[in-house]
Amino acid sequence: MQKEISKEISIVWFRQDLRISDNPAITSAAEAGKILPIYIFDDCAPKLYQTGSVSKLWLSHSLEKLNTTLDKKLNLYVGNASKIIAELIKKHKIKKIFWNKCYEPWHIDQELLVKKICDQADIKWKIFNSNYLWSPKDILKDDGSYYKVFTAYKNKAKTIKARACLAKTPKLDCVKDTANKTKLTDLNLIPDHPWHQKIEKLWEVGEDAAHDKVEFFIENHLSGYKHGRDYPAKAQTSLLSPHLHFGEITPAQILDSISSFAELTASNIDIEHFLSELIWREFSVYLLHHFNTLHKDNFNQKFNNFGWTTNNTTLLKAWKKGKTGYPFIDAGMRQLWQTGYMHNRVRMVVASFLVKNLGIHWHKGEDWFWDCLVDADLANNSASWQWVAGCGVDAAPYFRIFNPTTQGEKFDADGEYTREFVPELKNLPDKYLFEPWTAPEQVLKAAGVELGKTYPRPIVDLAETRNRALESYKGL
DNA sequence: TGAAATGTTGGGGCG
DNA sequence: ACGCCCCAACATTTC
Repeated sequence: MQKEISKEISIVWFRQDLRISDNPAITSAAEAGKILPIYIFDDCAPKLYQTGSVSKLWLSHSLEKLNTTLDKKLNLYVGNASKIIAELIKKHKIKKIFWNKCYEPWHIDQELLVKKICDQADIKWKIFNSNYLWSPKDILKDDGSYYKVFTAYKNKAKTIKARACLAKTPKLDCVKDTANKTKLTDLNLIPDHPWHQKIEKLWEVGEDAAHDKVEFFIENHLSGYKHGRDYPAKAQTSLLSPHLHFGEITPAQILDSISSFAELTASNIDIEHFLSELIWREFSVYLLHHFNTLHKDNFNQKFNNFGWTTNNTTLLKAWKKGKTGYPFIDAGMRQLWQTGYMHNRVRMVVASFLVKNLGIHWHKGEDWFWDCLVDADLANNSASWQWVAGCGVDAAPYFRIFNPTTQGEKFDADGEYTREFVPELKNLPDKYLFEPWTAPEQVLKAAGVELGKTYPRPIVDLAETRNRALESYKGL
């Protein structure tokens, strides 16, 4: 059989590393010569592992940007990764294959198969950790076991040299697999309904956008981050999570930008806190690595027979749609639905509400976030849901139950955030904004609010559900 | 990276 | 002036 591409080339297998800078797989492949850059969208994966709807949207745009960066040489495929790579090996004169490590169980399964195929065909493969500061296997307790307490993990991690970012982005000599006719649209990533247009307008996708965002964040929002990050109406969080998930930027690059920023005004407290948030991301993937069913199984097995419901569709639906009758919750859930994102503080509050007040299994929340978030990430999502539910690693104690009213009053005191996403309440005075059912009839009327019609009454009683949750906890 | 219940303290109204 | 009560405003404990 005639080889379609005559010169020896290396495959770079892109997955969640959709960038060319600080990409060791690319850099090593470039040193070896010509590159066949590939991305394989696996549409046969089990449902649990399939890319969420909003993530698909991001992925589509990110692949488009990457393709542009690669001078339109990105080769797209749909199907099973090992089969497709096996075919490529047969068809072309492939010398080596490079990729950056992913930690999702299905990615690991894929990697094993690909390694096997390469070994059989006598093709060298090389894998890099590039998407994280530390490799999960490098941070262990003295007895060889892994950390289950965040602070201990963080302290240990800080004693180990973090991955440094690559200084130079190589010149690339990419080749196109001309026999392959798969186009981006063949991946079917853009949903058929119109809600995605608002999301597309809100986000700049891709490697360049990620770097712009880092610069902007450092310049404008790093100073005061520790305090400001808790207020959803302030744009003080970095918004880097989707870029990090898709590997459009690496944490090493972010740290590099911070340390080399010329006029850094942020205090050490702010920088430390931001670093600590990045380390939470490291900790999540670390836990997934050491407990690879984190997305399915309660880390703390005591919770295996806990009485979470999985079939109350009425309550679940109200939560998903942002119609719980608790304005702060509803604002968060609608922000998620409309923008593909939810502020971190509000994520904790809505998650606590689902699991503790509504008594619904954290898997239901995990699934919804997975489908709706632009930054949906298996490790972060499962670790965080387990953390809130109380069954996770170093988890919030079960009795720590957020009160949506109090949280709203504390962190959205002037109601700016809540009014944006729950506009039917925007004319209510601050005093009643988070508890419209306590407002006198005439106040409601003046604000144009009709409970049960223009805005729902609370779907559950807070005190009652809280006490029920506490009772269940005692049973553990 | 809570909230509610309970306990303590101290200032002011008042008999 | 004094003791008593009330009740914020904190502080501590409990879930």
